[in-house]
Amino acid sequence: MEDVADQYAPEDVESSAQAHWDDTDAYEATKEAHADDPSYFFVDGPPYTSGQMHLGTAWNKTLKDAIIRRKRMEGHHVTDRPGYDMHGLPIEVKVEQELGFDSKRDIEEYGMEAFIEECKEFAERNRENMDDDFQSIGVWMDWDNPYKTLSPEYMEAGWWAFKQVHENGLLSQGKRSINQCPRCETAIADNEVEYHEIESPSIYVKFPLKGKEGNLVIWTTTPWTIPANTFVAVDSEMTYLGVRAERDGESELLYLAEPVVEEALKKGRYEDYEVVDEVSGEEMVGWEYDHPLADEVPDHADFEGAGQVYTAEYVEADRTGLVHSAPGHGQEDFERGQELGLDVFSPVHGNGDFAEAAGKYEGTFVRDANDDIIADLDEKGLLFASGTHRHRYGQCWRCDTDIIFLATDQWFITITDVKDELLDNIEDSEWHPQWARDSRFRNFVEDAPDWNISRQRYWGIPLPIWVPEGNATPDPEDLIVVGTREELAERVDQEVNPEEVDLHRPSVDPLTITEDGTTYERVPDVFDVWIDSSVASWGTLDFPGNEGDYDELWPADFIVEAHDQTRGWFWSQLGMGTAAVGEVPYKEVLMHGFANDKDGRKMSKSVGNIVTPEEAIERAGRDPLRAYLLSHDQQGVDLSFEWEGLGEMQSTLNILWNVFRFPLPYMRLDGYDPAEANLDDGELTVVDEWVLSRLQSVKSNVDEAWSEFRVHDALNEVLEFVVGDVSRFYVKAIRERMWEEEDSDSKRGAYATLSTVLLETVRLIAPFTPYLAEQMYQHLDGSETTVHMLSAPEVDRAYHQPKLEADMEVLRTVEEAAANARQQGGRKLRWPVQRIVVETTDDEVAESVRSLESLLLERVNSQSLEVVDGFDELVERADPQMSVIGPAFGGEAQQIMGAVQGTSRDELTQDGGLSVDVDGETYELDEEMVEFHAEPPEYLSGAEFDGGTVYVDTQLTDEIESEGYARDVVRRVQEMRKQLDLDVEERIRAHVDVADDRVAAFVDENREFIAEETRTSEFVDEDESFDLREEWDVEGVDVTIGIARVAEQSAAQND
RNA sequence: GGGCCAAUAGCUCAGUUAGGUUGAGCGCUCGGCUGAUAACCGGGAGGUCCGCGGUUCAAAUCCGCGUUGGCCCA
Repeated sequence: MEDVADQYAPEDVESSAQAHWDDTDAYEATKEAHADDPSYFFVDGPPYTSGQMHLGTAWNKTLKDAIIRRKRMEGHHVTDRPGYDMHGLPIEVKVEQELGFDSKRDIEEYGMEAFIEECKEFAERNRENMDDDFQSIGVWMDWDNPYKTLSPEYMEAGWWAFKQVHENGLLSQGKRSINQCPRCETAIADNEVEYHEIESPSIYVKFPLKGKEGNLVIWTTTPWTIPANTFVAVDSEMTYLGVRAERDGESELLYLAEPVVEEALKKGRYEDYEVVDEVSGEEMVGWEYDHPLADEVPDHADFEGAGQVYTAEYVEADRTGLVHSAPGHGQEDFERGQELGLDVFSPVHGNGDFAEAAGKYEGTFVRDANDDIIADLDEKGLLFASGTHRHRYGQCWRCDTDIIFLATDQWFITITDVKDELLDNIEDSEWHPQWARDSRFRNFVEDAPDWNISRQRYWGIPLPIWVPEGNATPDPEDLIVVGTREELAERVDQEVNPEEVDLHRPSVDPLTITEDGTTYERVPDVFDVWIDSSVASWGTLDFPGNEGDYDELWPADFIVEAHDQTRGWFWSQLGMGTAAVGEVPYKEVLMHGFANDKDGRKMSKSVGNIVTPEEAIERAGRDPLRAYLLSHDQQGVDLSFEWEGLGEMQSTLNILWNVFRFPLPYMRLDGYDPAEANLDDGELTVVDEWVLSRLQSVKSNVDEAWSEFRVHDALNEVLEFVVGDVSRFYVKAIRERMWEEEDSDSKRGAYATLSTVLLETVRLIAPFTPYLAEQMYQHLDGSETTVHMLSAPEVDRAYHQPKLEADMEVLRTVEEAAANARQQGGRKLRWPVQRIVVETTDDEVAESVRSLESLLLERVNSQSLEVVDGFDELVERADPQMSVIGPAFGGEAQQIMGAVQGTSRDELTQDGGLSVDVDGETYELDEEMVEFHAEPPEYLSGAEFDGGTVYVDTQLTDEIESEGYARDVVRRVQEMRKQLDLDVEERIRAHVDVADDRVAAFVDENREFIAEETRTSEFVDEDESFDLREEWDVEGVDVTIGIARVAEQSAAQND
């Protein structure tokens, strides 16, 4: 084992640990070690292969890695197959950009097969990058065998599930109003729509009533939907007014909602109006009107029921209070239209161009036709008002094209039919934090609409649906859903090898099935990519191809993702699990947050506030980055990344490193092997017992934190123990025992204790900082291949002493107060004090202090301890009460006050009463003229602590001065030895000259002590040959010190 | 527009479950310690507990209304 570096250098530690893992196949050994343990089925939420690891995915995988490592240490055979989400529109769009494509036509011309091959290569390329990225932060998962959503086995898992859905009667087809991306020419799901601010036309249009005088006035921001107008909606309970309004000398009858009449007429620049009619919305139902573009769009909706007024719930007293409704171009309109039994008229192609049925506008892109439509309406005198309106509008999440609403034929999983079951199944999983499940997730599921799972695209799992030739919209029982590759091979008319078939388009497109005289052809759509990941819980296990693991393991014990996945993967799995097999596919969920910038703002390219994991690793290291990410709340809360915090974590780990390397040189000199540490060998002092007890408490707290997935609490518990207890207190307490040259029970006790603490701490921290833990373990023990194959350290009740921990807690606060008092009394720790006095009325505090007396004396460097409940050496000093003295003494009051202030009670007391002398005159004082407070006399310095007050007696004695000066000289010599970079054992000649005779005498009587402490062979006279000579100021006295190496000795030391 | 979450020292966060004088680490500053030493320890300064209103003897904490940020939905 190589030497341990003086400084914690993460890069060195990490490359060394990585090399060790590579050399020893440590990952495989770890899995092997837990192969027979009870299984723990973890499922990796597959990241999308669109790019590389960012800070958020680094956090996600680090958290997963820590949990997997810990679960193994707790004795589980953990499923650790990583996954990748590799299909879908995002990749298609990226590839289209690479190839310079603008539309689907470009793809068709290029050739679907070639295009799909490009998508596959793109996804694989990214996956390989991400493989490397994740491994670079120490994520131990089965990288040789990730599940990939594009593999035939995985795609089959999707088919299988979909077949179950169909068999459960939850597959339906039909026209629905969907969000269409006109560039991608496909439907996209609601959650694929992103919103941004745009400026749209804002027009008010008159719809002339038929068979009745007057006009309905509607408002819209999408003029292009007017060709498809089918009905006008009103609020049944609202009052509508017929007003005769005047403009430019002409008058006309307009119908508007009562609350908005004024505002609307103003928009239309009407000068005056008169109310001539008043009706309720209900009464308007059935009114008929002429389609405003009847001439331009001859094929407009004029079927039974079209062109009439109906009520609808989506109407508000806004703008005009009448809503132009086109079921072909809007979700609410569509739903209301269905209720009313109206046909759907949607004269627009998937690419956003008007179709033939749009008459005059055929071939124009819908939004480009807005101006023409407005002009046509104006020309016909139907334009009531026109302007623009800023509002939020949806765009495609991938290509940022503004969406349009279309009613098209799509395939759905009708999860609204099993809403109750979905809500019930939510209860079957436990979430951390729980509010995420009971509030956010439940709300989402309650509102979830049917799941549109068809996409008119290429790169995805093809829909395994076959419909009768020439009947694109059959009843559900007349279609065929294929569940496996084998079933496909059996049923299709063509020759297919189930082992070799690529389920992707276009190879499955031409396959047909002929049964009972009917030939079926495949629906050309592919699945919504959310279907892919929704089946991960069995796709991970290669089910249905491999049934054994599924039977044994499913459902997943545990999943971990960020909070955006409530509507994503947490949901899609619940939806698919419930629809396909009636169960939620996971038992426990940990939901973490997002990594934002230091101001809590989203990291984004445009803002330029992105921090990459690579940069963080370069500046701080892998373990510090991991620990930094994991030290913050892992349950639902976002992280504000800032460099200072990362630096702090590195410092904290450096303390751990220092604690670890501190005993090694001593142990080595003594030939002590920390791996063989035995607490029964040697003598355990009270600090040993204490730190061992603390260790038990820490393990217990860590166990509890892990059991609730309070991952950050588990980590912080360990770090606080290392910094607060081991470094700050224990190491300081045992240093002198380590320095003992001879073998002793005391030293062996300290070795055994520290070794135990270190080895168990290493195991506690291993899941968080795997590299550092490995390096430390290999130095301290190394008997197993890797620290990560060990078990988590267990609490040993025999070493748990809560009472001792409580006592020590008291001692530490007393010690702190004593240090404070020393500072105020100007007495540094190197100089002993005669006594400290602990004043407390709390019996438990008193007992704790007494029980640890010798340790306390040692730590505060005091010769004795007194514990009292009231300290009689305090002096009561007077505070004059001017509100009483003033009225009583008038002109003399100021002088009397001055004389009283700060005087002791003894000095003021005469003949049993209070009085004070001012200029020879005695004034009698009443009790209420003076209040007293207790103060320590000058030779005492006090400081309060929680539970009492500590007084330090700072009076000097010759003995104290003698020791104080001697230790000051020792300290200076040590400092000089260090400047010369002398070896610990190296001997010196020294000269000490003290300018003050009295102090010189103190130093002289301690020559032997000084020589021993500083490895001084002999004291010599002033000499020219010193290696170093320095002038020091020790408590105001000039001290000249010279030291020189002893040549022969240092030579002997070097062999 | 709606749901959920967050806001406490210059920075990062505890404390909110169950109301009772707001704490820690880092940073700053002054001091101490000194064979872990580019480490470590103590003191000090530093707070409108996001704002306003309410409940209460008492609110960082409970309730209401806002502001800002995050995620999600429309």
